[in-house]
Amino acid sequence: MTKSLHSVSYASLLDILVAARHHKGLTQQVVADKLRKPQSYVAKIEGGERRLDILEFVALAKAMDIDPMTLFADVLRGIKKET
Amino acid sequence: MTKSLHSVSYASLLDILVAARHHKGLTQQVVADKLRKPQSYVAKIEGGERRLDILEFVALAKAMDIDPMTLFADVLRGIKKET
DNA sequence: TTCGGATTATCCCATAATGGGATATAGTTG
DNA sequence: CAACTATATCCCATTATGGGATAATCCGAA
Repeated sequence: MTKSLHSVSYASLLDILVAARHHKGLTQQVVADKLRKPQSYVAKIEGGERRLDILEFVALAKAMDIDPMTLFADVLRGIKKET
Repeated sequence: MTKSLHSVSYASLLDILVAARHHKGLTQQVVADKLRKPQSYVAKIEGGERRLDILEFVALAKAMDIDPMTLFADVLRGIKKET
């Protein structure tokens, strides 16, 4: 684990993303396929190895069959709790 | 204008960010100051020269005194219209 | 129109982030 | 342990970013 997150909030964001995927019972591979990206793409995002921009966030939510707005709300709640 | 946007949706996102700032009557410098970043940081974001991750998006919204959720909703509407 | 200040866009380029196939690890199940 | 399945890492050529300096635009006043 050589990787360090950008911030506490960022860690919270990642936790939420992973939890959401697990909640849906999806694997990184399945999500990656929907996004037409390699599994390492999802792994890196969830591991804080790669950042997500807004549109990618929306795409990721959709790939997980989650409403972007709902996921964003979760993220906001998460980062408020931390920090 | 050597720069090309990543996608149509991205252009829409940028339009929304700029419009929001103008609506609030703020300059890039003022927003940048609140974020403790140079003016070029904001200029690059708005020019599609630099991408915004989720947390930066939230920070930017707050710097413009806009509710992140509201701004995100605007973005979602914007990218649906396009594409 | 022209001038000058305010605002925004570009330059430069060393440094850091990313893409993605291959491979190593960790986790599960029998 | 064996055999899978799922996730994390490697590697490293490409591409993106940081930010001070400077150029280019905008815009209202005279």
